[in-house]
Order: sequence, then C-alpha cells, then structure tokens
Amino acid sequence: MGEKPDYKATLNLPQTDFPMKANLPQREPETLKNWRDKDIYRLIREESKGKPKFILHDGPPYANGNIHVGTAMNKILKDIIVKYKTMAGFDSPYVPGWDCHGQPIEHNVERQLGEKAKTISQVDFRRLCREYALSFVDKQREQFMRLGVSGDWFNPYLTLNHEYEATNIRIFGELYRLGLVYKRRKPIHWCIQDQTALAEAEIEYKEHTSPSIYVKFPLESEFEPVKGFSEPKFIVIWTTTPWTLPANVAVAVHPDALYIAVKTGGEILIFAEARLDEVAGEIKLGGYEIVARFKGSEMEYLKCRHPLFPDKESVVVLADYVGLDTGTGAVHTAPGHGQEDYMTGLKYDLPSPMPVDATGHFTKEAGRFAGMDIFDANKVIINFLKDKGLLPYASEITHAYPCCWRCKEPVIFRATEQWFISMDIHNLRGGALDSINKVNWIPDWSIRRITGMVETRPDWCISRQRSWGVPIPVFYCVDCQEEVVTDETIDTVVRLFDIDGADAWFAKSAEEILPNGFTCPKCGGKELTKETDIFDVWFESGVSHEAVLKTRPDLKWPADLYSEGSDQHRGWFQSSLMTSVGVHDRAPYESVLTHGFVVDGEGRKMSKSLGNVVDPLDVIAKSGADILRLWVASSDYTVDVAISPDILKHVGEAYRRIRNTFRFMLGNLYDFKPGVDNVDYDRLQELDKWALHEMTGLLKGLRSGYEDYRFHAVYRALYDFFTNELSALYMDIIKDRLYASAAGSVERRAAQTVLFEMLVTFTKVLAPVLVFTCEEVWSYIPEPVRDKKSVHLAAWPEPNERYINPEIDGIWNKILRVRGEVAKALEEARNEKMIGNSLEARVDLYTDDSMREFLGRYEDFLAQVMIVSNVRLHPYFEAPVDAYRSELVLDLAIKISPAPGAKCERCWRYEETVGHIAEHPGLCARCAAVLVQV
RNA sequence: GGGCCUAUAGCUCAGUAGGUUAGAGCGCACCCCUGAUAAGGGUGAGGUGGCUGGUUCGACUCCAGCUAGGCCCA
Repeated sequence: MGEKPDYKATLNLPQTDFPMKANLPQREPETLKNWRDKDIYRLIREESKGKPKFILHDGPPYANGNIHVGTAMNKILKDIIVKYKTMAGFDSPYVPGWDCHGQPIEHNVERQLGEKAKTISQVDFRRLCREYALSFVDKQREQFMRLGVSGDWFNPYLTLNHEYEATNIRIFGELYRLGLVYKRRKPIHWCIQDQTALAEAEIEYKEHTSPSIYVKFPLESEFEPVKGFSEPKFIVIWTTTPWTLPANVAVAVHPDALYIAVKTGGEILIFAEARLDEVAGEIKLGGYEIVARFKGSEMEYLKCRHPLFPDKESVVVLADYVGLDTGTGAVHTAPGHGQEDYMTGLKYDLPSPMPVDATGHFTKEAGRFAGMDIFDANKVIINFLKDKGLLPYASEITHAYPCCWRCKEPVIFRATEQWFISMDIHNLRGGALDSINKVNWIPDWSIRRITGMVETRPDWCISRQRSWGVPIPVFYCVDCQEEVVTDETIDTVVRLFDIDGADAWFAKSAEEILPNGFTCPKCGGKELTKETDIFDVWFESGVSHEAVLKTRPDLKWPADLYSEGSDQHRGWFQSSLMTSVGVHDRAPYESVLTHGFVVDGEGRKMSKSLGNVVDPLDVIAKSGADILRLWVASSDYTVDVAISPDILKHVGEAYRRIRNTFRFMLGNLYDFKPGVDNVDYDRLQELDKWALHEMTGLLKGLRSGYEDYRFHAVYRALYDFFTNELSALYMDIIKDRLYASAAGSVERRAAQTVLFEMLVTFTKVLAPVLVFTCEEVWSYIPEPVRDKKSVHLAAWPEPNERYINPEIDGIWNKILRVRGEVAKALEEARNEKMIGNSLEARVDLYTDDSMREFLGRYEDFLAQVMIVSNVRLHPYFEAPVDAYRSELVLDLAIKISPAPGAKCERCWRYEETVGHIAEHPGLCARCAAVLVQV
C-alpha cells in the first residue's frame, strides 16, 4: 500500500496575505505616508467637485501642549462625519484651525524668558509668542494627522494669520457701528507690584494675615421697626479689607436672614440674629436688649452715612451671597473691588468709584487718604474709624488670599475700563434666542442649555490687558479724551492688519497708523493715542465663521455643522452666535452636534493626581489609531464617554473580530474574478439570498445611523452582524461549499459572489471609522472593482433592492431557529462524549406535520445548514423519550446519534457512500465526483 | 449654591406611549474543533435596573427627594 492520498491539497482552502495580526502601530504610518504621497485629500476634493457642499466648521483647539484624548475624540468624530458625508455624495472639505493667541501662551513664554521678560520689547515678545504657537500647531497637526483625520492640514486657519486678525477688526467695527460696543469699569485681578492684570490661572492662593474689623455704618433713613427709639442707630458690617472702604457705596444683607436691632450703651446696633452670640462677645456688649427683629429684605434701600466721608451715603442692598457663618451678616460693598460687589452694583445700578491707581496708591478721589499706599492705609483707616467711634471690633485673621504667580505678592481687585458687547442695548440677546430656535441642536437637550445660558448671561467683556492678541482698534483724542472709532479708522486698521498683521499696532504710533492729517472728529485734535487692550480670545475664535467660511471659496457660510464638547455652549457656540447674530442676524451654523467629556472607567474626570489619564499618543503607539477610532465609534458620545485600559482591551478584541471577518472573506476570494465568476442572483442558493437580504437590511440601518450621527449604533449593528449572521452562521455554513466543492462550481461561486459583495460593501461602510484598516483591506480587493485608488474615494454602497426578499428571509429565519435548537441538542451529545465535531452527528427531528412538511422541502440543505452529516424528519409522536425537547419551538424534539457511514477523508462528513468508490475508497461520492472534474 | 446632563449584567450598548420570567454582543466558565488557527464553533452562569419615597391594579419606564459623577456658572 502506498501513502494515503493528500486530499487536503485538493481543497480550496483560504489563501491571503492579509495578515491576521494588524500591527497597526507600524502599518498605520506607512498608510499615512502613502496618502500623503498620493495627496489623497486633494484627490478626494477633485472627486467631489461639483457635488453639494457639506461644511463642518472646525472649532480651533488652543495651540499649546499635546493633544489629549478629548481633542482626539473630537477630531475623530469630525473625521467620521466628514468621511461619511463625502461618501454619501457631498463635497465636504475640512479645514482645521488653531486658536493661537491668549494668556496661556503668553504666560508660558514669559516663564521661559524668566527675568528677561521684563526688559524685552512688546514686538519681540509677540514674535516669541508667535513662534511658540506655531511650534504647537506643527506638533498638534502631526498628532491629529496620525489619528487618520483627513483635512487641509497644510493650509489651516490660524487666528494669528493677518487676514484673520483683520477680520476681528472688521467685525468689531460693525458691532461698534451698530452701537453694541461700550466701555465700563469692571474689577479684575491686579498685581500692584508688576502693575498688570492677571488671569485666574495666574493667581496662587497663599496664607495671608489681614485685619478683621467691624464698622458701624450710621443709619440715616427712618426704619419702621426701630422708629420709636431716639438713640443713634448703626448697621454693623464686617470686612477684612479696610482699604476698600473709601470705595464703599453699599451695605449688603441677606434677603432671607433675620436681623436684629440691639439696644446697648445708648445706641442701637443692627446685625444678623444668627451672629448674636459671636458679635456680642467680640464687641463686648455688656447689657443689651433686642428691641426689634426683621428680615434682611425689609432693609433694602435704607440709607447709611459713609463712615469715612460724612458727605457720602451708602445704601442697603440685598445679596444672596452674604454669609452667616462669620462676621455680622452685613458686608460692605465696593463694586470696584470685588466680583460679587460688582454684580450687585450692576443689579442696583450703583456707581463704582475707583480711588486706587495702578501702583496701589489712593487717588485724590480717596480724599484725606490720597497718596497713601493702600496696605499702609489699612492702619490709618482703622485709627480714623476708632477716633470717630465707628470701630466696635478690630482683630486679625489668617486666610487664603490671592497672590501673583510671578512676584508672589498679594493682588487686589481693581476696577478698570473694559470693553463690552451689550446683550440688551439693541436686543442682541433676543436676536440670539430667536436664532437659536432656528438651529438644529443635537442632542435635543442641547438647546435648553444654550438657551438658558444666553437668557442669563451678562454683557460680554471682550477686552484683556495683554500683549499677545489682536488689539482693540480704538484711538483716543489727547485733547478731548474722546474715543475715536470711525469707518475710516476701522478701514485703515483692517487694511494695515491684512498686510502687516496685528504686530503693526504695536510697532507703529497712532500717527503712523492713521491717514495723514487725521484729526479727532469731535474736537479736531491732531494728537491721538492707541488703545492698549487686546481682544478676548473668545472674540477671536467667535469670528472664525467670518474669517474662514466667508473667505475660502471652497467653504460656505453658514456652516452645516459645528461639533464640539458641551463646554462650548458657553464658549465657541455662543461667541460665534453673538458675532454672527450681531452682524448677520442669524446663527453661523445650521446644526450643532455636542459631545460629552472623556472620563475614566469610573466616570471620573481625568487628572494627574488620580492617575487615570489616558494619553491618545500612548494608545496609538501601543494599539493603533484605528483602535482609538473604534473606541470613539463604539461610544455614545452624547453623554460622557469612558475610557480605561480595560475598555480599550475590549475594543481591541472587537477589532480583531472585525479584522478576521475581513480576512476570511479575502482568503476565500483568492481565486474569484469579479465580473467573471459572479453567479446571477437567480442561481444563488436560498441561504445566499438570505444573507444578501440581511445585509441589505443592515445597510439601510447603517445609513440612517450615520445620518443621525449615531455611530455607536452603526458599530453595534455591524459588529453584531459580523458575529451572528456571518461568523456563526453564514460563513460557518458555507465553508463546506467553499472548501470542498469544485473550485468553479456554481455553489462555490455563489458563496463567493455573496462574500465578495459583502467584502466590498463592508469595507466601504466601515471606512469612515477604521480608516487605516479599511484602506488595507481595500488594497487586497481585486481589480477592477477597486477602481478607486483609495477606499476613501469610494461612494457609499447603495442598497440593491433586488436583494430584498422577505419570503426567503422568513423561511430561513425559521430554519435557523430550528438550527439553534439542534445546537443545544448537539451540545448535550457532546457533553456525553457521543460526538466532538458536529459532523460526527446524525440528527433526527421530530416535529408536527406542518413543520415537517416545511422542513421537508429543504431536506437536502438541512445537514449542510446544521453542519452535521445527516438529518432525518419524523412525526413528533415518534420522538424517543431521551430526545431533546425544544423549549423555544413548539412540538420539536431532537435526537442526536452518531452519523452512519464513514468519515470522508476529504470533507470530513460522515457518508454512507464512503468506501463505495473504487478509485477513492476514502472519499464520499460528492468528493470523488469533485476530483473527477479536476 | 444654581443651570444642563448621566446612572440597566465585569465592559459597550438595546429596550419600555407603564403590563407576562429586563435583552444583545463582548468578557467569563465549561465544551468542541484544529482545513479562518496567537483563529473558528457551541452551551452556560452573570442584573435588589444608583438609593428612598410617592402616583398606579401594576414602574426599569411617570413624579419628588437623595446619593454618585460630568460640563458650565456662582
């Protein structure tokens, strides 16, 4: 006897070079290089020429630091949308942008400079800031590109571009002309050492000892509850900053708290009842008598005499923030010296005197204290009050006090002139609210959030006392002090910035900037000075729709979509809305899609101290960008999105399933020539038709999933289909046909036809998400179907209505339900060691008549579908007692027994024909016949 | 403290105009296969639906409060 024939070689086993192991960290950069070499973005633009536009306008990230997982998610979402829309037949150019000005960059550059920061010129400083910003634009660009995000990366919009800077001026001019811009004092953090405004991020809180005093404010008004008493009456306030008393205009009390009038030592003192014990102790009240009790709200609008300036008065106002844990329950209010006081001042329309200059000395507005250093003045003021008998208590406290990040000295709140855009003078608020209602907000609660914010927001402060930004283009007449903003000055500055950028403002004098012979329109004064404030960066990014959408011919205004994190309801969504409604009376976007924040596996925000930060660059380096992208696609981003090593592991496993499904398709199509070997729909087996029906239904669902930006629904539907319909069912079942049937047989080509259809369809459908992997798969798809150089140039696969076949779907779903029951019976047999491989089994089905009649029509296919060797049908009543009884299908019993016959050495099925064919004693009749054909 | 939002198995997600034993996939356990093989198949075990009240014949689903968490304000 010779050796057994090697029948394995006669099978059509899968062949492909498409690797099972993705190796994305190595492979993705190669794909990126390939795209760059081919200039794929340009090819997409050419392919899309003439199609309707879909413009997703990118919100500019800040050009500082590396990207983090939140920005990565944002960019990936945008890329999925743009790639889908492109496939769906839109011309959807994506122009990324960066926010390049602002305090954090300035701050970092200052830090790098150290001591030199104080001597460098403003123009040189700005040059360093520019270099700093551009270096991070480069860095982030590489990082974003590495995510597989397609866009006009080497022609982005930067807020430091000259034309962009000029746009700020133009929009400011428009708003100014419309009367929306005004100037008003507002308190800001001010360092008197460095004589500079400070941002919140530049404040450090340190322990600091301050005076803690009570001051008696003489009550001037008649007050009903204490009317009957002739004694002098005082409201007792508490403060830790005596030096702010010269700026006092009011006394704030809590509207709901109870206050008492206490008669003691020939006078009446008013303070909060809740503070009675402490106050009585501190001011050493001997005997006292409570003569009245009333709510704080009853005191509103009472007038007191100013304790330092008898000719001034101080009014009682109500404020929720007045605390009852310390002090007297009444606080002195100076709108120029505190954020809360400022808000109260706005509410009550109080003046906000500012008797402190930039160096921390009192001005002549402070009367007898003029010229004093404010901190030195504390003692003077305290003594003055003591002399006047208005100081019932004085002590010291140590508390956290804001200090300058640089000089470490205590900072003060000091009201300075700021520029505002008014929400109400010309009803910008109302216009914004109307516009909001015309925008499609996704998800729907998003409109509630933006509406609530716009309804209650204060006027927009657009000025900053900084160097790194775009100057507010205002001149001042030296003679009459008037601010000068005319069409002519605006046009002049716009033209100047267009050419030379905003640096020109700092390099040139007002005279050099303004046209020859320009004079003050009011008084004819010839000498003018420049405003030194710059714009808030929110104003800058808020005009991006003007600076980008309206200037680039490939884009359009308004945008179809803005898509940012939910924090942008207060940020960019709103700043863009305001500039747009102000100038054009409509929103700059048709739709706004909001996403949540990235949190850790426990739903907590990421922080270095918690040690739960996931770095997208790490994920890319270890697993690949497609894994990160699949994570994005698998998450419901309308709420907060969790990421953790565990979650990424699961995503990686899902990725492998998807990849292997593609690999199976590719491996079984190695000899399939599209356009030549395809089998007509009519000649497909019913199971093939079932698969195409299912695929077509899925495809429609995927389309609407993408349309609604519900990518996690897309992911889930696809993944479940790969797992259930394909891997566990269709692919498992057709293996016999693919491997064992003659290579060119109809049944094998039929299965390949379906696989090919699916391969092409799913590669396209997944391309917006798995941009690298689908490109890789695409490169394995044989010509000529792969007529596009890249899957990203392909069109969305339209569902083929011919594949819709509800009748076959119904029939086969019923058969597959029986198949599921057989699987359970097989498992029992397996556990009893009767069988291992299901092909070792014979299946006897005991059913009612109608089911038997139904299954009888498919008798030839049942064994194939159930991947067993033999299936026989019997009446239900004949079922043996030990048969498996189905719980899901009525009147179905299943008996498993070892398959009769012998195992075919080629196809491994158990067949009674094995041994009957002389030439091939080890083969079944089917396999022998196949070999004859070959 | 206020506004908006979230809370269903270990993970990612379904579901219900309130109505029989709350679903899927993954993961896990066990088994099979070794011709998708650092793959594939099968079976199975996992849930006081954040908590507490209320409305209702009946609530995961409606209402209130609370807790935890997120964003934005103060």
